[in-house]
Amino acid sequence: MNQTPQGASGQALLFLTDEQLRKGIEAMFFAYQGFTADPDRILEGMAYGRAHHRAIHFIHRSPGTTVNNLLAILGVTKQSLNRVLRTLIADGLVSSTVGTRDKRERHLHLTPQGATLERSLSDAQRDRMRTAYRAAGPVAVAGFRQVLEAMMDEDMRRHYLTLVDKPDGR
Amino acid sequence: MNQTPQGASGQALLFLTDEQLRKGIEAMFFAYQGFTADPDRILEGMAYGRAHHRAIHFIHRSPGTTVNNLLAILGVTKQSLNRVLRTLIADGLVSSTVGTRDKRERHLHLTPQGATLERSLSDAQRDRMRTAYRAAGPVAVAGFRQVLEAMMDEDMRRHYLTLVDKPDGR
DNA sequence: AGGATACGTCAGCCTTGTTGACATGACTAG
DNA sequence: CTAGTCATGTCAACAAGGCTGACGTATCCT
Repeated sequence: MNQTPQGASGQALLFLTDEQLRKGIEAMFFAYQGFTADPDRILEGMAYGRAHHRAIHFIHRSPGTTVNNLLAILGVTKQSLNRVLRTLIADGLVSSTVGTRDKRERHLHLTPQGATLERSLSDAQRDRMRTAYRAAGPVAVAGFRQVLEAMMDEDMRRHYLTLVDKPDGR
Repeated sequence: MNQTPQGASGQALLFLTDEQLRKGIEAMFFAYQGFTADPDRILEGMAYGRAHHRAIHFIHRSPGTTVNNLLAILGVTKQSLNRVLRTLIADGLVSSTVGTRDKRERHLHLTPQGATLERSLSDAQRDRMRTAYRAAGPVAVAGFRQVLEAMMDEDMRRHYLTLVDKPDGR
């Protein structure tokens, strides 16, 4: 099945063979290890892990975001997120301030210390990405993004699209 | 820093801005969620998780592989892997046979039941990949693979390269 | 014969995910 | 104003899947 698929036009769609799809799957697996390796190295021994990195990243990206919004982006339970946020707030990396319009909400921001850690994490991750981008070239990079976007779940693509074009403010 | 990098030739390398790199990072994060979502759904409630999926995938891909080889590919400790293998062997999805050349080694194979589960997991994952590939087109797919390969750690790229061109035997 | 290797296992720990239950304060509809 | 809903925090308990360290057995190799 699907070993040599044909387009409606009769054009051979050789990039859609099971073989090609499997190669993409294996590439995703090994690449993701590299993707997380550098931040993981920085965080190890700091009592923080990947979950803290994710929280820090998205608070940096959406300063003043609420807990509920962060919950939707990360796709975890509030108990899971709260455990992470609690340590980040206690350690002075994140600030939580009562909402102005709606006082039930808490607005999350990185403190200067939190911003420093965020910077070192994203620097490390960008370094690897830059090397990969440079090696692959601009055309490859465009394709890379296209395929990744097509791979997302519908809900997550929504979050991605609203985030990705916001300026970084750095 | 690095907001509008210039090539040695003076050509603007706009795809290497921090902004572009960040978009790639966020795309990787959200895409990986989609990448694992379908197998995760199948495995939930089966007493298996992502670790079992990985073991099953690579045993399928390298029938007769040894524990040590699997350890290197997965990048975990033998205790972690053993916990997973033990349940898969006990449940009759994987067989472990004493090595022929070297009797210290165990050769790992999927049983017919293991192959059935592998099939359903990889079918689900390939379906999503196929949809993404089709939406993005062959040129994008080539770039996707290029960037992912450039993103891997050196050690893992070695494993990837020796695996990726092996036939799937299915 | 002795050391290295491949594997299995026990015990204990950590992070990060889960469910369920409950409390508080704030908003909102009637 | 009251009742219901919402946003958040927290407690307890549990599970998956990482980790380290230690130990044992069988096998291979020098």
